[in-house]
Amino acid sequence: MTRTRRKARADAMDVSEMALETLVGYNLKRAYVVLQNDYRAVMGDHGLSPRVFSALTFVVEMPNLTQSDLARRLGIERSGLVAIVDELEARGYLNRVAVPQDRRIQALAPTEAGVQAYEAALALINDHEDRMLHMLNAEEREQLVHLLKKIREIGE
Amino acid sequence: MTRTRRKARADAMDVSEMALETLVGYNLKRAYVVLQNDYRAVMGDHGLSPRVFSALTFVVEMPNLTQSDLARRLGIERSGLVAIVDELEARGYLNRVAVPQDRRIQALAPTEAGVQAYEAALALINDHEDRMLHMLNAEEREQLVHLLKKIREIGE
DNA sequence: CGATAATTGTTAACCTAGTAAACGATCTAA
DNA sequence: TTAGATCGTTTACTAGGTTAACAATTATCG
Repeated sequence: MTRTRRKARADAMDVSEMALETLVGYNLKRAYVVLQNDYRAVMGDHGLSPRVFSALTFVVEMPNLTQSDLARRLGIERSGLVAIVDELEARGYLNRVAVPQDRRIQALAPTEAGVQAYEAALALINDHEDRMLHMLNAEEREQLVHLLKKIREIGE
Repeated sequence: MTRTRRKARADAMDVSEMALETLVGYNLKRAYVVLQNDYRAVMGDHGLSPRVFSALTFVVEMPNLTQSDLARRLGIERSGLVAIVDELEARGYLNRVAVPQDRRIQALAPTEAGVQAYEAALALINDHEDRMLHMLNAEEREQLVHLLKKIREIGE
């Protein structure tokens, strides 16, 4: 049993002493929101959203994935991926190409514009993270990513 | 400039080498989703959602906050808090009490049921985190929370 | 004092990012 | 060949927010 710290007296507790502040989930959410707000500001109104960028990454780095594959890798449902692929296709960053061996699937092939957009976005995002995370040295940043990956692994 | 690693050859790259995997934002989101899914499973359909629980924490630990205060502390808009407070009031966990000195505001006072629900939920959540984060030792978990708090601080 | 500005809680309309269920088309296995 | 699984898709829904406007009230300042 982790401590459930009794209420001090009648009134106001110090924020830093609240059990809430020691919860990983709460801190994870709050930290994510901070990063995401800056992301939106940096990428602008017509920039790639985080989920569209990560989809584009897979399409560029692992060409010819199917949508089902991609959805699995992103950890979302097939149905939810449709809109993301629609957007990437509308932007001209990929093509759904027919696969003769299996007429159910369509391979996701990046276009040259897609590759360029990916590289440009990645540069912006790296800058954004470098700027936002300046208070973490290289070792801390690596440690943070390492710990987060460990949590991700639970979800297979 | 952080490395933008050139595409290897024509085809599939190893997942662990993708720049995406080194991004804090991406790992933050994925780790959050893993934790949140278990949270929902543990708390069940009629349990307190994360945001309602954190609101209840403040109401219990710092009685008589106003809604504006609470919204600021949670990092959300006043308008978004209304539904949360409505739910806590409907559950009988708090009362909106009139403040004679300022008739615009209503102080948020926890009920006895609210305090008990808070403590019960906290116990469940602590169990959930202990179980989910068993692969992190005490030091790693503390380090993780510490790093996340540093990121939170950027957003003032 | 009185006018103007700011704050509070609230509603309404909207947005993003997902899920679950069903579907026809297609492929696989018994 | 038939039964079952898989693929991409649509539709309806949910959670968790935002922005803009509003009446009521309080604060500020000439």
